[in-house]
Amino acid sequence: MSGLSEIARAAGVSISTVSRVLNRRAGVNEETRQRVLSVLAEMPYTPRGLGALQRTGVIGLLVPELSNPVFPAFAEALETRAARLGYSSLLCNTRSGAPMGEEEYVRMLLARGVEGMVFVSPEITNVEVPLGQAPRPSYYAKLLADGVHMVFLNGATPALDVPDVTVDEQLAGYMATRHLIELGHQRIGFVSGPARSLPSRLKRAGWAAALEENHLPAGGEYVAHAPFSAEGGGQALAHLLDTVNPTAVICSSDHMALGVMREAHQRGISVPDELSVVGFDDIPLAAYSSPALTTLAQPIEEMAAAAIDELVLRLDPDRRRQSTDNYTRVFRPRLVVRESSAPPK
Amino acid sequence: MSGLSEIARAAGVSISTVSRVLNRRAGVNEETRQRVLSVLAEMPYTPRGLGALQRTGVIGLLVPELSNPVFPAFAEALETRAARLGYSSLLCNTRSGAPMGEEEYVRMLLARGVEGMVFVSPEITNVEVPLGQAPRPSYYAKLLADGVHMVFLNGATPALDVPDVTVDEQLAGYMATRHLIELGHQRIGFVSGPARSLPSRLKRAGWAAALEENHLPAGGEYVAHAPFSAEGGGQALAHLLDTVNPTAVICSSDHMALGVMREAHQRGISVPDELSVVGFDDIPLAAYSSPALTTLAQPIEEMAAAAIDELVLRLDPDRRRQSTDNYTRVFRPRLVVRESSAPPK
DNA sequence: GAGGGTGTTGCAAGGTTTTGCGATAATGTT
DNA sequence: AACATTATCGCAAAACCTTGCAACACCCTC
Repeated sequence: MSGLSEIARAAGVSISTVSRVLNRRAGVNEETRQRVLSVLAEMPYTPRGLGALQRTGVIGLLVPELSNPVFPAFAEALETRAARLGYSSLLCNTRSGAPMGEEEYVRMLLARGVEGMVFVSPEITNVEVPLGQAPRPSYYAKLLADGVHMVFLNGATPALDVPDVTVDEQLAGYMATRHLIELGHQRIGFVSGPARSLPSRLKRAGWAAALEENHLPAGGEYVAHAPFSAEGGGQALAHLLDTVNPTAVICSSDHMALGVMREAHQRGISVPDELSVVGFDDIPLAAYSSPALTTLAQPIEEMAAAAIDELVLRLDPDRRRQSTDNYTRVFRPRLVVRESSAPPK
Repeated sequence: MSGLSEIARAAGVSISTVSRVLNRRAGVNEETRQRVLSVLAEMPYTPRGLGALQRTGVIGLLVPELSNPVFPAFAEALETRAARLGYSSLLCNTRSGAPMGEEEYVRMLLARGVEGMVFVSPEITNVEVPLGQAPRPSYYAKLLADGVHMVFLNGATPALDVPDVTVDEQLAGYMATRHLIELGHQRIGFVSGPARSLPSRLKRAGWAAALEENHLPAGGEYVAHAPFSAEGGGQALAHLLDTVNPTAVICSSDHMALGVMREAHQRGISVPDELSVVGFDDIPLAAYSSPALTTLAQPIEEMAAAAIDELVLRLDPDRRRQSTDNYTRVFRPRLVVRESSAPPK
């Protein structure tokens, strides 16, 4: 919220230099540039000219990636709901390019005058921040303290006083595993996302609970971690087949499940006859794979609507919520049985 | 691209008044305010002298929808390339909500200080604007005249002097059909997008050329138009099966092709044994369907890079292209043979 | 070690936007 | 009807940002 001169003073340079840094002009030493940028991180630059920042009718949507089709699906649902309420949306892919992280995107959006933001599966769901990067527990808290309006979608965290809308991941893991147990499976693997992902941990807890209830093995050797991608799914399945040889697997996402099915297909393993596969998300294409994917559906439309409604409620000065305390809405996943799950041979 | 003074002149008020309207300050008559706002709608305000607004390092990406996975794929490729060149991206889904059209999104982006825009499959590719909406041939031309930097991706149009990067749609149609002819097919249908879509028309021309070269039927009864979606693909196939009963079809997009394969699956028609299917785009998931989809690949990464590079070239004041004339880059599609195409029985 | 080149930075001029203040018109009050 | 009050709007000064230019430092070459 500072003008150019204050930033210049804080960085110990002239106003011109700050201007040059902001405009990405040549002729600034890299070291100086970094110093200015770090000051900028502390006191965000807000040109006075952008007075039109108050009620712009624009909100920001932050998704971690676009390769996994759930995120475009969420984005479209969020945009549609927002448009109906008179807001237009700006979508940002926070892991698109290496250099810009979620935090920088947020700052950029704020400078562009968004009124509020929806974070879909935000950074914070990575429990352990990757090594080398400074953990910033205070990052969201700072935004919150600055009065930035935000809502988390599938980013529930008790550590932060942010309203959130989420599926019950643990229940999802439980229901998927339960479904396979009822079909008669006994060796049920978990094709999981990275270990640091909180949703994957929660699903694992549900998976383990269902297995233990039925005195079935739920050890770490039945869990294969891999990146969130189709390739990752394939790798994880390959690992499981080579070790514990499960008759069924649940996956962290439909996207990974597609990779699992492809790997099975390439190995000549028939799905669902020799291997049952259960995904998560119910992406629009899940019904179009063959065999059509059995999955746990997130109610994408309803969740998006709930997130947008809650955000808009906080934006509107008239009916603004007085208490900003712990608004949390948990949706139940829904089991959608298609063709990829069947009793074991 | 107008400064405060121009807007003031157009609205017949002083600069101060416009400033007050933009900053939502009190002391402006409602009637005057509306007049200024309506002028603002015609000539988007782009603060000139103002700080970080000239070189914001932000570009806008406009895609028509997110359901078809090509668009997220293009978006991600564009963002990645832009990020490497130091630009961050704002993504807009122009058909997300009913009320906002592409034009309004463009205005919004301009007001948010984007330096340039990439239009992916823009409105202009719809040759006949849907009834009821005013055709605006001058819309892009006006932007161009205002000096807005833009590049079309798969939106080639000779009517407009906009740089564009595109696949050769006609060649794609030709190559796909050629492939099926070489496999021995004789009744080859075309599951097409809406008739007003220029790319679909071009593909049809290529399809017809290949067929006529080989004295095979290329009449309108072999073409089924449907919306660009998986459902649309299914409907179009159903129509073709009930009429001309082709042994192979090419489709306007992989997304439609997935719908085609599902419809075939539901009717008990085996792909590729009884029906060969060729898609277009080579979306990342095309390799993950089963049978894996034979398709014509757009070189998504290269095209995105070319579009971004060309845009950035025009943005950079140092190496700005003097001539803005007809830059067009046409990419050859690449035939990717997978499992969904085979000789007819 | 001197000279020229290159890169970096602040200064000051120039252009743009904001805002205090006064002029004018509209409305209300006696 | 005359006066007071308020709302509206333009002028001009102040504040702010950009950019050409010059000063300074550093490095390489001869």
